[in-house]
Amino acid sequence: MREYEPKEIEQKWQRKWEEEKAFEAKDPSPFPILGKKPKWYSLIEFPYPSGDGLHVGHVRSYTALDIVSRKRRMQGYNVLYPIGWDAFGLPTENYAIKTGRQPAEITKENTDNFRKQMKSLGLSFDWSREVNTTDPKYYKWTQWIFLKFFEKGLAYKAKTEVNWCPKDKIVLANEEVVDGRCERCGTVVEKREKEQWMLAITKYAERLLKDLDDVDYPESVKAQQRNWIGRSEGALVKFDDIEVFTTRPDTIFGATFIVKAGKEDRFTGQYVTNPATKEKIPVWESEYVMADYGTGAIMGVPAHDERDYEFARKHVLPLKEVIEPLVRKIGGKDGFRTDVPVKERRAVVSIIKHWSEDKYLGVDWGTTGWRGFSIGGIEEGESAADAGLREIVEETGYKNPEIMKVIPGKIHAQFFQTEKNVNRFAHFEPVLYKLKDGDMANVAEEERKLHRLFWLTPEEMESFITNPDMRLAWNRSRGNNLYAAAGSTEGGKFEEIGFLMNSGEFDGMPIDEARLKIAEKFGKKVTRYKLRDWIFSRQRYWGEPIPIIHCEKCGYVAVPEKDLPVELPKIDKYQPTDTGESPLANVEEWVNIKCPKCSGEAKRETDVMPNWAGSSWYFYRYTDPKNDQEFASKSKLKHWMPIDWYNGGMEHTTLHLLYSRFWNKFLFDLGLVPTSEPYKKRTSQGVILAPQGDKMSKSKGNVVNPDSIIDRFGADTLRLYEMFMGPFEQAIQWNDDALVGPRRFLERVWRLQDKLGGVSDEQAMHSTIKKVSEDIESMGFNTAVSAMMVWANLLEKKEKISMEEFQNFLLVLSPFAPHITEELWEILGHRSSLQKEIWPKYDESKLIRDEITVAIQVNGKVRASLTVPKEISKDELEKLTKDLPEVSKWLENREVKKVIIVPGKIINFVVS
RNA sequence: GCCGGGAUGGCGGAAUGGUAGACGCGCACGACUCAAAAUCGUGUCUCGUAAGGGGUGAGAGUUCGAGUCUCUCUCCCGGCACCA
Repeated sequence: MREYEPKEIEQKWQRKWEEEKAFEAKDPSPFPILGKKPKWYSLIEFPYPSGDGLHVGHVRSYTALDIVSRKRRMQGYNVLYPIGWDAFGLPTENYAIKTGRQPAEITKENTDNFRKQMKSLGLSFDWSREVNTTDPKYYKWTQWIFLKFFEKGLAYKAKTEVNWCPKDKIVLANEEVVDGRCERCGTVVEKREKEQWMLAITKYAERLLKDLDDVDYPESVKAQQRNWIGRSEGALVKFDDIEVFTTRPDTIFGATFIVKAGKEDRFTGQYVTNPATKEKIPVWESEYVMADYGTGAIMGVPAHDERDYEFARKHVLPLKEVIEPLVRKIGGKDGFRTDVPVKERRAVVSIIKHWSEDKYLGVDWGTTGWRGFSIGGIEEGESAADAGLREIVEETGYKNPEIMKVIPGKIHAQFFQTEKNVNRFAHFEPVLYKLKDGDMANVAEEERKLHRLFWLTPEEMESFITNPDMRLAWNRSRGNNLYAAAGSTEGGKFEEIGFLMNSGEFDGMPIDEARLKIAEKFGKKVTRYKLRDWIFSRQRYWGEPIPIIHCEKCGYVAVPEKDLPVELPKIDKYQPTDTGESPLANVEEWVNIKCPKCSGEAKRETDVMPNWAGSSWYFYRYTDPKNDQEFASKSKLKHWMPIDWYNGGMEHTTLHLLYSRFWNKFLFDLGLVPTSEPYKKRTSQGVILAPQGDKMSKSKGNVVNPDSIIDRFGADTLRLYEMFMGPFEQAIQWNDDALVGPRRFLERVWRLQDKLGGVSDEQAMHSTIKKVSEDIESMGFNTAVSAMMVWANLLEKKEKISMEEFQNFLLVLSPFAPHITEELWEILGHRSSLQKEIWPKYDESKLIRDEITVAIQVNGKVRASLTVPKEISKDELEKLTKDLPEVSKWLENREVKKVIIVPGKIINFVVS
């Protein structure tokens, strides 16, 4: 056996794969034949080819989907796993300015370097489909799609603010502004108005939001996009000449003032009429109202909005409660049901203060899982306070309570009462009592079992209470009257809703119903979004020219399709101009042009597109990268789309990921792409942090270069390490010392070639195949590697291993460590590549050992373990284990009440 | 403040409600070696000589049994943020 030399092996196989075009995807044949392979499209975010080269973070993402792609090929799929370059952007432009070189030339160097690095990792990309956003043949189609937006009225010009550096006299991109200052010179950035191209993404807000329900994205990604789109349903209501936007029209009777956006808190002197109450209410100005959201004015409802509450307190404005809270339990054994009759009942919540200390009586209802206060039904004709006096003695035994305060306002609760099998609709009235002394009467045994009593300080009470209705009662008893009945907040398993009060004809109406009715009566229903239209202009050089011509007579005219692409002219100075125009504005022979409509004098648009443009559609181009008639042919798109699995960074969630969903929907509406969502499944790798736990950055000098790791340990080790280092979706610190683990593992695998000639350990083999197969699907790469390590350790301990074991081992390891496995496969005498083999199958029936080890517990504590045949009966197992000395000593003189057996795992003796 | 995700040995982490700490790093001891490296073996949560006890951020609860489920709280990471 020769030594394991990763460098030599890896170069050999990388060369072979290239020669054999091993990873090229097969396009659909116009003549479908029997046995056609199903398609699989894996995608990683194509990189920005910076001068710094590949980052270990790229390796994490690319290796993960490389593993998935390699496994899919072995499972018989026709796999598309493409790669390309998102090469327009600032760093290259800035580098070009600094060095006086052509951005295109720099891009070429950087992509060459990235390509070399990627190949040295053994990534199974289809290199024949490489795309580059800066290639005119590519950006012709970016421009073409822009013109479609223009044609449909979704690309338009509008005045917006841009970041202006007064020292450098240039427009800055958002990413060049750090803490409000110019990244380069540190000057405070100013805002300037400028006409810019916009894309109307807001037209798609609703669909971008709704369709999130149908895609397989991490919850965090969906949540972030929903949050970013920021839909809120509400109403526009006019208070005389002032229109406000509110999501809570149901609280309009509680609106006691109006606030308009202003610089500081100020009463305007004006009064307007509340359309619901017909009362005159004051108009104020304050900073807490934003000018650019809603109508720039709000109605102040201090009883049900925290900010309004604070504002009212500060300026002594009246507060009026208009909602009675209702708490509804959803789900769980006591959740309010739809199929059971509802029984209403008045009830008192008794908040009982200690006779001498500042403590209150907490009640724990054992089986119901509730903790709060003593409660009791109110009989007909009885007052809440009197009912409480009666119940306190019955429930708690304390004989001498006295009424301190009847707390105004009802609290409603809906839940299912399990013991009575009814839906309870309770109307609670809180009353505060104080005990005169600690004298107690006898409490029936039954009652005492139902509730346990605790004397608690106010702080302890806060964490003691479980139910929101009790909490509301408690808060009110403490003088906290604010109740923002957040209509649809589903915190945990309680829904907080409510009924209207002090609201005239609407009294008693549930808030969700009142919301609609009141909106209709006093205003109109509207939906608002936080999402803004996309500013699509950059006053820069290194981007796609916007294919528009300005003609004084004809206005904005699209460049005719036959004249696309509008190529970037080669120029010497990329420095942005001091007028805030793009550097292209200086290239007169390029700018001046005849109007395509009237042939009069006209000028080209000199702004370019943002670097998010090219990446918004690149995944279509991969399906048909050389097409010069269309951005991609319909038949190829139909074959390959949607993308089955897209992995990329969390930082793109509200940018690239949202933008590309938007473009996809737009193109879908035009019938140009086949699916309304581009990505079936999206996952995100966690970031790799520097060894000290901070972010890797060039300025900190803590960037780990994959080349040096490959040089020291080999690509297989690097791949394996990055997959093994921790959960894939979690941020993790790089640790140089830990690399030897995966390397030792590969050495161990290498040495197994000398052990052939034994028989298989079937249980170990089948369970590892199962584990690895499943973990790859769920991105549990770390546990997949761990399972293979366990298996390798086991095989190494054996005198001889079987050919079947070793080959299956190489097959499941191959997606992770493709080079060493190919080499060993060849050493075994195979002529064709291992990646043409079939992914191994496992046999469920072989997963259980003949003998199983059972843990023996007494009252849940492990006292012994015993290895028994797998077919053992429950009775036999009980007999066998009972008599073990380690067990019998715990059973002596005790009655075995119950025996719990979980087959193959544990036996638990429950004793008195 | 709101939304999402976390908290387990010296470290990275593992664990369908069923023997907590798999696997890897590190460390200790041993073997091989003139020696070192590499490799292999043994050990490695904690208190205790042992029997046994304690232990997964804190506190409570459900359960025969809780790292895992429920509630309350603390802290950490990511995103949004006077969004009415």
